Amino acid sequence: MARVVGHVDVDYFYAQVEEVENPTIKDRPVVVCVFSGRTEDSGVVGTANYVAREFGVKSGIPIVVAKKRLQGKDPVIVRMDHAKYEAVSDRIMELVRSHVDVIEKTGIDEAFFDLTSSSHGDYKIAAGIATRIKNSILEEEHLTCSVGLGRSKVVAKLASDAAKPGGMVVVPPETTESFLGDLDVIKLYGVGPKTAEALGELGIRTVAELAHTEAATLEGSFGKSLAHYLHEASNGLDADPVKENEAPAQFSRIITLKSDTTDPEEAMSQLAAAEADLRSKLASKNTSFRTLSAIAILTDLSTKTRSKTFEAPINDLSTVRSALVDLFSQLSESVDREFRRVGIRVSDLSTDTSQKSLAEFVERL
DNA sequence: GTATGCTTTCGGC
DNA sequence: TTACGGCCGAAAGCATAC
Repeated sequence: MARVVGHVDVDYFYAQVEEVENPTIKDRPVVVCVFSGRTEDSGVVGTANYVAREFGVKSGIPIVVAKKRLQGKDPVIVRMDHAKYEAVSDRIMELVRSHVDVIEKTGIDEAFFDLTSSSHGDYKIAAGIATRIKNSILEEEHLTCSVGLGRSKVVAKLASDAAKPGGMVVVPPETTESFLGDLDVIKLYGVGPKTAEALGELGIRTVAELAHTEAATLEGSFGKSLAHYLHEASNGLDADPVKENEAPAQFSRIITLKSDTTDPEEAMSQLAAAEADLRSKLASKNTSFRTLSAIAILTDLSTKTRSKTFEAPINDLSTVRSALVDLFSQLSESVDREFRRVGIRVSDLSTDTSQKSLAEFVERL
């Protein structure tokens, strides 16, 4: 049976949620901002609606730049409310789930889903189900989204991209080759800048050129497993299944300093609240970790990290504090610029299995 | 040589 | 002219193991 994978992506998510909450703003430029608190307008744009995008306002640009570009355009500047968007996201994912067998959330506003068995491999039936998913998100949440269908995750994701904004692109197996053909290899999931450059040295720039290259030819440059993947993915045959999400692999907290510094103790003191927040998140999930990282973003916005992996899982406050001071000291010695932002990351997570109470023990059965 | 695991950096949202 | 978040997983680089 032909495989059918879908990808759904809500259009300009944060800004569209704000429009739904207040429909009177939807013909004006809407800009959802992450304010860092360092100065009145320091921070960046989280996302903007298409009206704002007409003026060059998009994710990642500084708020002051966005305001300048929208001077006299009657913009709506909104503070990002992550908890609000998370709640909408949860409801959307449940809606999608109600139409499909397997769903894999890959971001706050996007997910893969599998329609192979429910459509019996028929792309017309699959398109009908996908349309119902789109319609139910519109009816229940008043949000538009873009949907792509294809025979693999790589194809489905590229199809939903091509469907933006608000459309649906169906790429059945027989049109996969022409759909992928002209795309640059960098668009393929799993191909980063280095891999793209190495492919370029072999004269391979488009997905079609990659698709027509035998895996054996790629092995010399990429090793057996990446070579095999590149060959499959470029033919729309990457086998990676849509799978239900597992627990997150890492947690982090990062803050912008009130003023730049290289002092590890100063970094630590400004991080206190973030550290406490991370600790409470870990506690609420009964989670410990083996790897602790200190993150520093320097004045030129480059990122430096140092990490330490423990023999056994830890979560003990004083162990963490002293290790962090160590790591930030290493960082400040290794760079010649000041820190602008600092953060903490924990990874290599494990769930604590010590039994807390009889009730909880019974609960786990 | 290829796989595996750890650390650091990159890049998408 | 410059301007500049917070979080995650993927990618890349390197060392070691087989």
